[in-house]
Amino acid sequence: MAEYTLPKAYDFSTTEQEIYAWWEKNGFFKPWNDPHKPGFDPNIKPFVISIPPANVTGELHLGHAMVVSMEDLMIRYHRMKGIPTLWVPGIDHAGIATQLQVEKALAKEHLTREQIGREEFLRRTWAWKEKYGGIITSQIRRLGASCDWDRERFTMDEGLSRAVREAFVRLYEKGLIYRGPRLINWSPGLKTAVSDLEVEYSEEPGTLYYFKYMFAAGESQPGDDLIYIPVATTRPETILGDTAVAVHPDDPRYQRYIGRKVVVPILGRQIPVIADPYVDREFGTGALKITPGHDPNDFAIGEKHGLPVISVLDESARVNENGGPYCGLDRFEARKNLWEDMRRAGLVIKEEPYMLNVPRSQRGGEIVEPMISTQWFVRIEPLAKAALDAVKDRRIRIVPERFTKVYYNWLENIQDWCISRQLWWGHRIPVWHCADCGKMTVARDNPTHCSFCHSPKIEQDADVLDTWFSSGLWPFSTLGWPEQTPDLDYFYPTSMMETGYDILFFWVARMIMMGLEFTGQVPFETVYLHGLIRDADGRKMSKSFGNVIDPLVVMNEMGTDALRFTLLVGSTPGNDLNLSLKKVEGNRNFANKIWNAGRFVINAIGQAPKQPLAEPDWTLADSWIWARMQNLVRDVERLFQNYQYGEAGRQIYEFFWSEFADWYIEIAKLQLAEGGDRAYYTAKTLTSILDMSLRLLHPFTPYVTEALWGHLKKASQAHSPNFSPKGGWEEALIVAAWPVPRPEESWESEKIQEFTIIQDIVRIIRNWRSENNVTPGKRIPATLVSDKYIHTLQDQAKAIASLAQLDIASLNIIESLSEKPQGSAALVIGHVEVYLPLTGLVAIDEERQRLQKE
RNA sequence: GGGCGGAUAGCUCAGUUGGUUAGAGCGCCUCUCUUACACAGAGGAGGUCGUAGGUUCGAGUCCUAUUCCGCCCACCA
Repeated sequence: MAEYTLPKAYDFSTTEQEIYAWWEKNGFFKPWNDPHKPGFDPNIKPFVISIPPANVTGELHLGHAMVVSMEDLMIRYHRMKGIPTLWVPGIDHAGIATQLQVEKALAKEHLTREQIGREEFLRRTWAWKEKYGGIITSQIRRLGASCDWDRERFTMDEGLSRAVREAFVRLYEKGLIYRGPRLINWSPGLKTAVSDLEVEYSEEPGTLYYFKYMFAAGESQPGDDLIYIPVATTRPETILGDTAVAVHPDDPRYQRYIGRKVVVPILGRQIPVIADPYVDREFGTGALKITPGHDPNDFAIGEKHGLPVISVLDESARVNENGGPYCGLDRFEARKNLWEDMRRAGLVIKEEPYMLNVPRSQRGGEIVEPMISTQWFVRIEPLAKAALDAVKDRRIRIVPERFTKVYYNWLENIQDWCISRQLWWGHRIPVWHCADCGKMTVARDNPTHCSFCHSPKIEQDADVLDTWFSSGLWPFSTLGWPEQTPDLDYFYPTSMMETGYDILFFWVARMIMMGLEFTGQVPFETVYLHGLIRDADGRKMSKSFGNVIDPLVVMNEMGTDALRFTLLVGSTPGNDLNLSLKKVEGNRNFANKIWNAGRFVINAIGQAPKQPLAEPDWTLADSWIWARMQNLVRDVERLFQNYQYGEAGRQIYEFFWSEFADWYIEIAKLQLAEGGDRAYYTAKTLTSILDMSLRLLHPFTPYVTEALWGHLKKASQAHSPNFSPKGGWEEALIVAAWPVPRPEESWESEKIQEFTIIQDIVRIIRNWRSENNVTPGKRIPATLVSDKYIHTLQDQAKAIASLAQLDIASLNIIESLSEKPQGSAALVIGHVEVYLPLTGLVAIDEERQRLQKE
């Protein structure tokens, strides 16, 4: 009677919760070398990750699941290696996503943010955030995230606000932040400026409009061929803001008209014809209308030629007072009306279908309008230079390597960063405008009066900062910066930044710039970029397409381990992962396999003798599985060092299932049945191989391994102290020692080779049986002939017989054969010949019938 | 326009210092409910590793060219 039995099916749903609570209760998530604790040793290098802020939409998506799984894998691995780890969770940050959600809720009540006021809006956002922030936290926990939750920091709390202000003020004082009217990307839907990165371009069919820029009265000269300059545009409404028409200085068609005046259609303003080499003579009509107020290139040309800048759109992208008769119209309506009016005035030449590259807001999806607006900017060149150097001189390593090129390219061509947003949810810009003297007071603490004229009539700038401004401070703000805290001292710079490659610029580059600027150190040593998760057919997951896989549903149905293993093993660095439920199902089966193999081992321990009588007499199978395990430990270690986490997981899977479970356990059954020392040492081998396998698997599938390991430990302790690993059983698998790779010993490859012979023989016999339709249960006689492996074969007779279903009583193993046996099938595998009798095995009649059917 | 990635079994993908007969999962076919597991076990079919050259004793792996697909950056009206 076994002393210890486990339920047949692994019940992950309750086990996961219990295990997680137990880890947390026992403080396993806390770094063992902590500057806040006695006995702290500052010389031990910790492994640190700050977990990226999850957004607050209330939905855990696969992107989060990926990040959390990957980071948790790294954390668990280092923790088991005895390296103090810190994983600082952050829950969310200010951002458009949150604000959009709240505004959506408002819209349902037919309210706008203006109607309820800033204070009420923020109150609602906080309430909303608290509600969903908590949900996200619990979901991240379910993924097994072994964070030090006590260090959890919310970005909108006092601590981060301080960090943000400190950062802003320092940059301002250094002259790296400036404010001014510039041409920026304006999102009319969100009514805010957005950065270059937040604009996405999509190819859409549109129209190229050709029209006439008539020369002003009295501008014509003798010899003129033209009475107008033909111009093409894709956005006719911007005609209202034109301040010049540009042609190429060497263009013979237009050369003589440079400097003349032309008339803006409908509005009647007179604007000059200018020459600029920027104009492409081949494109369109070879003449370009210049709208400095609504086009970045035109803006540059306008600056060069000292042209006035006319803005014709308001914050909702409606035409403003500069648009004359079109004032108040939506931009697209204005386009239509203006074009019709121009047609009536005889100014239209033609329309042509044209493929446009339309700039759209990443968040709202509406067309972004380049507009002149007063915004705050970060002068980026010095920051970018430092960030570039940090990667170039390898203080920061990007994995996979190829993204360094992308990183360089972006930083080398970077434009100043527009950091102000006309949103309400975010960190307010710490600048106060004085109503009396008009000067700006920039302060870390809320001032009561203007620092220039001491007037109390000051008002804080209405804008908030770009989400990524505060996110860029993440690696150090979570550790207490700007205070020089013990945490910051010890845990910064962090070791690893793990994230999707899609936010390399948004976030990673900004963290590097900010980290170098404010701490003088790189914020992390390694950037590991994982791929994006797509559906089974490689399509982007989108709600409208309906191919979104909800990680919560998957976890409920298949268990967290299955999901995690799928994400971790399915991904190679930087490459996208096509996720299908079939894959998760396969890994659910693997978790079940682990559980059941564990049940077998635990049962075996209970049945084995408690003491050995003599020195160990290892069988070939024992030595083989041990050698294979040593090999695996070496390979896994090497792969982890090279960030090949997926391949490492695959190899452990392979080992566990097709070597340990399929071969060793099958042979172990025989060895256990022998009883005595054989059974004792077999149970011991089973225990240590399972123990080590669970250790290796733990970072991938934390729950099932921890649960099973706990049972293994108990069963082993209950039975005999002899079954404990060297150094005894640790308190928990999560803090158990990672298997140490040992140098290869010469016997290892020998035993592996020998065992491979056995496997080959068994396989070739099974194959033959299957092909000849020998009843599976039927034990058949056999003759094995081998000079080279005679001893191995004799030793392994029982195992071979059992695995290949041979009749042990009529199994002949001999060195050589003078004469081939009559009526036998001869199989050759390597240096071994196998003879199987043909007579009486194959059911000849049945076989004939079967063949006839076919 | 610039850059990057992919192209390997019906499908989704591994395969990192070039090395024996190219792997896995799923799917398919044949058997088996053998006391860890049918979320399983045994066996099988299925690939000239996109194409064309080259380097090498040896190339899925390195080099050159090329086709197709995808992505990123830039943004010529």
